[in-house]
Amino acid sequence: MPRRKQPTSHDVAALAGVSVATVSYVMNGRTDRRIPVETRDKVLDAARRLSYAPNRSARSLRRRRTEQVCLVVGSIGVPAYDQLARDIHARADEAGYGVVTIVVDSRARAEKAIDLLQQRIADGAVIAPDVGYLTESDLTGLARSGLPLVVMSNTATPDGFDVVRAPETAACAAAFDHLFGTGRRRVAFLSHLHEFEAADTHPSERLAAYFDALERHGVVRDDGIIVPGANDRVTAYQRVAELLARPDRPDAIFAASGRGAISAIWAARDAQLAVPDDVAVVGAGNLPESLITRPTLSTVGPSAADDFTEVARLLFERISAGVPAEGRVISDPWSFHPRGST
Amino acid sequence: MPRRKQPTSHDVAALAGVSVATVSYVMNGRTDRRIPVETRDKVLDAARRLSYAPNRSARSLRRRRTEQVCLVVGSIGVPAYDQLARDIHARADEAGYGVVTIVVDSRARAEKAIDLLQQRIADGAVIAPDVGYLTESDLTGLARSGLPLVVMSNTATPDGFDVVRAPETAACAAAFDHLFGTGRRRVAFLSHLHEFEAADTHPSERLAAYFDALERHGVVRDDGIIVPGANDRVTAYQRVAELLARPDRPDAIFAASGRGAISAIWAARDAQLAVPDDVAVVGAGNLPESLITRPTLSTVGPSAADDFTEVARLLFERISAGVPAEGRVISDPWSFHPRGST
DNA sequence: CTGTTAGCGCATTCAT
DNA sequence: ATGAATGCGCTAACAG
Repeated sequence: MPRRKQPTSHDVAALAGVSVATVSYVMNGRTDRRIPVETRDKVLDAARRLSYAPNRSARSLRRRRTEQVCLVVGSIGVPAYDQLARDIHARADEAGYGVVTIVVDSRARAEKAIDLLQQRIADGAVIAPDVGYLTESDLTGLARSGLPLVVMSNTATPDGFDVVRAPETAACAAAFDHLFGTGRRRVAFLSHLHEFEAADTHPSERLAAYFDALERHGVVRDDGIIVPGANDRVTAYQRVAELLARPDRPDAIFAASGRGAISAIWAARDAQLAVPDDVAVVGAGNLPESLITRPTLSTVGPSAADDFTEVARLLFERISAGVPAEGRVISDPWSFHPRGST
Repeated sequence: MPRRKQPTSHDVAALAGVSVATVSYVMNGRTDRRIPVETRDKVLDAARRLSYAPNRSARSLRRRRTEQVCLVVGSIGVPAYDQLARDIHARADEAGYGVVTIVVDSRARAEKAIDLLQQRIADGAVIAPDVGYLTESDLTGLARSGLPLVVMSNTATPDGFDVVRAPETAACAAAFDHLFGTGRRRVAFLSHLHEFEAADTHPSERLAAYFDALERHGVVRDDGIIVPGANDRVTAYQRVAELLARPDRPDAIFAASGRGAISAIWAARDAQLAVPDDVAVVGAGNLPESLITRPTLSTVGPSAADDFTEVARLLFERISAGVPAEGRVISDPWSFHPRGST
């Protein structure tokens, strides 16, 4: 495939009448090498005329770094991931780094992702999906190979990589206690799909807190009101509408996502049910929208608005440190934010 | 910075007692080279024991391709971009390609993006942001340098790259005609921020259609009801709430985004206004949510649900073609979908 | 069937 | 102040 040949530093050197070394020095604007303005201009001019751009692969090979970071997420279109992506992009931009995104939503893709990281597609990575596709040994393996890594997980133990936690259990427990404590008896759980499928084998933190609370309050579990649908707004709306249309409709709904909870509020209102009088709603996460719904949405979530600048900072710190620091762990526990919907 | 040295093909070759060439052939599973199972296993075993992974930069340099594609978007968290990203990721996955995302929301970042593409950070790119940061000459420049390119734009002319269009004007005109035709007189325009700022210099297609319709129906433009806020749900809600609280409140709202329109419906309902009787709402785009609001949301948008698989297909076709085909243009004009909110 | 070798394009010594 | 030479790690001709 005869793609038009890109100009190389040789071409520039030839056109400028200097050596490739000089071209390299000029292009990298190195100050430790005194280069007369005249030569510099000759080079820059030649580069411009050829519209020369140094080849990234060659540079990476030589410099032994790619100047890219990798962001591994579980899916596209999740508000929290979006914020993470924004914060990583911002930090990467400052550092002159690019961001390559990998979506891991199956074991196969997880293996592919690990392989790519092993191949040093990036100088460091943030691993966000907290579903089981990436095992702890995958992570330690990567870290041992010298890749700077920041992992967002409530279960992983730092081992050559940093861990950022957001423990949910206490906040969820508080939310459920509040619901049961104020007399709710049929609390439905609107779950993510993967969460639903693994409900009995590896229950998520939220789901485990739910089961715990049921026991604590002597309420018998009814699998009929544990429904998947939190992944997207439309499905959530439909599932909740169905739940609320039943004769034995729930008197409260805990949604595993903020989007799900907001859909639940609409569904309730559209069904002429009062929130929270007829049905209470709690959502997990920290959507700004929580404050503009009627009533405002009670949530379990981080203490402040989503902010992953710290994650980005840790990553770039590790990258520039060069020498793998001890694994650190930072933790920002969730809390229960009671608002209008409970 | 003494990062642990990664094993190279030499190390594997040494351990397996073969040459680097054999290692390369085995690792790439090439069938044109008949390799006895025994040697193959020796190599694979050695590779596994060293946890060897071929270095990506070296391979890219040698093969003259990165096996990455670049997705350039205008921001993060826009539903249509999300769908685009999903479709590109899916196609890339099949082809064993990675996806690197670049966010271009300023001229500076646009220049950075062009530079990176010039440096052959990827084997091809999809350019999505239809705001002016990337000029047509930027694009032709890139294309001329041999980079396979698919551009989503209603204005760019294909010139070494493919163009995917989604003309909006007719659909918007139809929507406005419907509004004015059914007696609306104060039609507010909830715009994106950049759209608002460039309203008089480079009005967006939607805004231009709005101005046109005003003239056509003999309605005088009132800048007081052209407000930014379509970018996010919360701002949209607040702006619309403000609009509706005014004594001279609008009797219709055209939102430049689906999210904005949905917030508008809430805001209206929360203000005890009937949609569409007191205020009609139209949104631009194709959110699935349009069907679950009460009333359902009238929209201008693509004929079917967002689907960018065609964009992905064009890109990979161009990449594997090798030889730059004539620029093609495909077009999927928007239409007006009247539903409950008008 | 397998090894030797010559680059890919660049950054960096070491000479000059 | 500049150039020649070396090699980053890999793949693909070409030999054997």
